[in-house]
Amino acid sequence: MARKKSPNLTEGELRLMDVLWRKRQATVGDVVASLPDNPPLAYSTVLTTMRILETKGYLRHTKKGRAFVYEPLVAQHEASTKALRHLVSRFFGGSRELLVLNLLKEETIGRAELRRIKKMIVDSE
Amino acid sequence: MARKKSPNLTEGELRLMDVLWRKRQATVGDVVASLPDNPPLAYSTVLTTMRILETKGYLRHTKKGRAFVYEPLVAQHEASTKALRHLVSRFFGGSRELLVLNLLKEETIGRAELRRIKKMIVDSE
DNA sequence: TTTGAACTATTAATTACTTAATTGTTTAAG
DNA sequence: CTTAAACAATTAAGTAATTAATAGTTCAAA
Repeated sequence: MARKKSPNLTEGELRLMDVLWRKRQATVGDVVASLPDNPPLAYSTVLTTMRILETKGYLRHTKKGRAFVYEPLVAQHEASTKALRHLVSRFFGGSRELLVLNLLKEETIGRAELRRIKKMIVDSE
Repeated sequence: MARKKSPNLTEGELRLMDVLWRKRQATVGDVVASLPDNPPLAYSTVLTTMRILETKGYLRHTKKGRAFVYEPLVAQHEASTKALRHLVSRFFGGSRELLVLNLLKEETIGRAELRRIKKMIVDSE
């Protein structure tokens, strides 16, 4: 037996999706040009990963002229929500409360931000 | 070039850490016995993963009798905090507020839970 | 019409991750 | 003292993830 392909976004895939979400649509060349040069990624590297993203259902492409134009099939907020749900279930036993508690206890959180978050929650609905 | 070993917990590793955190310390056999039988994991499978967890710094072992007793070097809350921080930075642009906003918008969140979260916040000051 | 830039397709190399069979060792029971 | 259970060590196999070189195609400019 061996491992299963993860339905979630891997680190490398996420880097590319960030570009696609920002630009709405892009060719492989566009993505390569938009990525940070640190380290630079080869065209073929990006192409391979875009293919994978397509098989995972995150992208689709249409031919425009000679180039393939890719666009997201999954919105950023969907991916974030999915990742968040996974984290809640896997690290916080499914309890959003425990997660919020952890967040509020963060020592790197400033007073102002803490106040804003609390207000946001209290004001909700 | 190839991929780097992730410093974070993978899915398989996390399943084992859950057992170790719960039992405080355990031999490989203990872990095997504590895992859900669905699907069952072979002794050697668990051993291999425990070794990896040790190289990643999540576990250490000491010899007790003929068996190796493993214990966590990283507490559960540390791992959770780390995973949460990673999620915030990677999916929410570093904004904890955006994450909380996403949580509050979850349609699956019940009134009771929301009330508890609010209470938790009010009580935390 | 050649040709080079911009693409896509193919192939591959390397490590991580997951699972496990098999082999060797130790110890307690009988 | 034998032996079976419990354990560790070794070896391996298969897919995922990440990276990229190289080969083939297409199109527009010269």
